[in-house]
Order: sequence, then C-alpha cells, then structure tokens
Amino acid sequence: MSESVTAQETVLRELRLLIASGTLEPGQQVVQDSLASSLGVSRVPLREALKVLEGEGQVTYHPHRGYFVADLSIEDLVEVYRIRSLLEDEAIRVGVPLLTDEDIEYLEDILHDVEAAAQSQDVSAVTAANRRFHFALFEASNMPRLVRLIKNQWDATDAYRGVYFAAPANLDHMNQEHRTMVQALKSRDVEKSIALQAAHRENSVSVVSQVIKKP
Amino acid sequence: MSESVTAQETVLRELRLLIASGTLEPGQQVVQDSLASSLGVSRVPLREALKVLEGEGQVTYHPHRGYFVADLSIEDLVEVYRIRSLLEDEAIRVGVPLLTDEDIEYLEDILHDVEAAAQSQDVSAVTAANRRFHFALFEASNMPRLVRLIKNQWDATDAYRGVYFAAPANLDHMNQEHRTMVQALKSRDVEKSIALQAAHRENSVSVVSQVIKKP
DNA sequence: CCAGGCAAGATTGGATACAATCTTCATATG
DNA sequence: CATATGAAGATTGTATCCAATCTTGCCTGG
Repeated sequence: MSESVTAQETVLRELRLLIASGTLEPGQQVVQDSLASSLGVSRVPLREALKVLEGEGQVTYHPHRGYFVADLSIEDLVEVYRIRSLLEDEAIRVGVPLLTDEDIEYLEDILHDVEAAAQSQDVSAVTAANRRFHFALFEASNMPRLVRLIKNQWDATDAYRGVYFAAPANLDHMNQEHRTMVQALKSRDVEKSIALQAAHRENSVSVVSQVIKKP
Repeated sequence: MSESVTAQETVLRELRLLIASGTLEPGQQVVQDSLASSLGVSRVPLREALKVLEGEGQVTYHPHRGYFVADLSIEDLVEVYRIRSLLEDEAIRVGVPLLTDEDIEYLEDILHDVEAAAQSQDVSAVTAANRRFHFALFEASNMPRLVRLIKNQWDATDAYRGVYFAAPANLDHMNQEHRTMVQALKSRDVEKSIALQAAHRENSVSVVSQVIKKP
C-alpha cells in the first residue's frame, strides 16, 4: 500500500483503463456517486480526474447534467488522425536527425518487447509496448508539448484501437512495419520514416473506422 | 444576476483574465484559500477550474504543493509557435476553399472592430477582436478539435502577448497585414493566406520572446 | 559556523453534508 | 389523445470540515 500519490491520480489512471477497455462505453453517462464508491473514493477526486479527461476530449461535460464518455463520429476520427499526422510528422522530422545510436538500440529493445507480446497474443501488452515504441521515437524530438498533444490524440481513440491488435494478421503486419521503420531510422532517413509512420496510421484508421461504423 | 452558469465556469473565466493580464504572475503559486475567498467561492470549483488550466498548460501542478502559474521559457515559446504553425496552416489550407462570401463579409466586419479598437488605443479590445478575426478564419475549416488545439496554443502565450498591442507601430502593421489577408481570402489564395498568417505569427513571436528574455 | 532534525504553522487533499438543478413519471387538462 | 404540470427522486454543484503533507524556522549537536 502507501501509494504516496494522490487519489485523483489513481482515479485518473483507473478511468483511462475503464475507457480504453470499453468498460465505460462511449456515450454512457458517468454517474459520479456510484463510480466514486466503486473506486473507493469520494466524488471530489473523481471530478478532478474527469476534468482532466474532459480537457483531453475523452469525456464531454454538460453543466448540471454531468460527464459522458466521448462518442467518436467518423468525422471526429478522421480529424484526430489528420491532427496526428501533422504532429507526428513534425516529431519525426525533428527527432530522427537527433537520434543517437543508443536511442536506436533502445528502440530495438522495445521492439523485442512488442514482438514477444505479439508472440504470446497478449493484446494489452502489445498495445502498451507499441505505444512505448512510437513515443520513444516522438520524444527524440525534444518537444515535450508536441509529444503531449500527440498523446492526447492517441488517447482519444484508445477506446476503439484495441480491436486492431486482436487479429494476428494485423500483428504480423505491424511487426513488419516496425522493422522497416528501424531500418529507416538507422539510416536517418527522415522522409522514409515519415512515410512509414503514415502508412502505420492509415492501417489503424481503416480498422477503427469499421468499429465505429458498426453500431 | 441569475447567470445560470456554474461557479467553476465563472472562476475559469476570471482566472484566464487574471493570468492574461499578468495579475497572477508567471511562476507565482496559486494559493487556493485566499484566491477562492477573493473570488467569493469555495476551493472546490476553483480547483476544478485550475485542472482545466493545467490541461492547457497555463498552470503547472505538483501534488501536495499546489498550482503555479506557468512560466514560459524561450524554448517553450518557440515550441508553442511551431505547433501553432503546423495547426494553423492546416486550418487555413482546409478552411479557405470553404469560405463563403458571407464568411468573408463577417471577417471584414470583425476587421472593422479591430481597427476601431486600435484607433481608440484600447489594448484589451484589440486583443479580443484580433482573436475573433483569426478564429473566425480557423473555424471555417470545420475542424473543431483542430480549432480547440489552436486556442490552447494561443492561451499559452496570452500572458505575454499583451505587450505586442501596446505599441502603436505594431497596431498599424497588424491592420495592414489583416487587410492584405482579407484580399488573399477573397481570391481564395490558400498559399498566400498561409504565408501571411505565418508572417503575422513571426512578428509576435519576436516581440514576445523579448518580453520573456527580459526578467 | 553548519548540518540535521523536530515542532508549529501553512497549505493542499479528500470526505461529508447540504443546496441547486435536472429527470422522470404520474396526473390533470384542453 | 396529446400536452402541460408538478412533485418525488436522482444527480450534480458547492461549502465546510478534518486529515495528510509540506514548509519554515528554531534548536540541538557536532
């Protein structure tokens, strides 16, 4: 025990999981009283965590009516991915020339994690490691605000992205792309890196859009 | 009277003003108890408003130590403006071809407001009208998430930008640029619009960076 | 003189209680 | 039958109170 962190931080992490896992379904109202007690806290830290998520667009807020899990339309999805491409292209453009050999070794280490997780069909481990891989690359840009914005865009679609990693074919494809990406990074080929990242995004946008269209 | 809004919204607006006007100085701690009572509310709505500002990067938060008004370094400023250019270029690229004649009339109306405010040396009116002008343009993109991100970047430098409009020479320059911009919009010249917006940004970044360097 | 530690005060974090608002549903009314 | 009304219940919004943590400054011991 004795997590020296605050309850709002704990609650925020929990909420992200609940949303990303779909336990809290898109469109659903977040009833503060029941959720707070189910998390073992009062409504105060829960409300503060919800305000953070509101700022990230993960939930919407209507005064006196409460918070609702954000429900992405196809238009929203397209917009999020367009914004991602603007921001990620920049992060790569700036970051790749700054990559040290150690950075690339580190990226390869993470890549092993991704592949190990893929091997054992552990979807949530794949998701986590994949995220680490891409953000290790983005962070090479040394632009913390930019990286934070990219994170927000990723989070916005987390509730839908899980399905992508469920299919083994997608996993193989992803691993292939990652390896090609590392090759491009090693030769510090900015344009190729950007193109590969773009292709990577396009794959998931098409899959996620089908999930959204479904219901 | 009977503003049916919530206290947290009111407080949020007040806080923005306090920060933009420099009443709350960069780096300064936000003491919740005194600020809350000076605003006539309890700490709860204040804390929720502060969470929103934290998400926008207007204040920083350290658990058990509190909120501090964000203090931009030169590197932060450069990053904010680089991000702005990525996002604003896109908004213009998408929005300009969609502009209706009515939209442009509306923009010219706002432009009159800006010039009237400039004439009467009303710095805060200039700031407000100038913002309306640019965001009316950005909103033509029909990309609400993109517009919101741009807003955040503007807010991040609001505490410093006031000085730009204080000098009459800058005001003349700005009006000139605005008029040229409207001409470019009328001919739906995307590239020229982007270039003009970029020049506009460059002016203020150089001025603001001097303000930051000073202390 | 300086480093470390300890106690008092200040400040933030969170739980509870109550007020304000919204939602629902039964009832009345045209 | 459709619509308005209004009261009860549900839910959110905020104030207050107490607990937890941090800061400050004094004191001690070296």
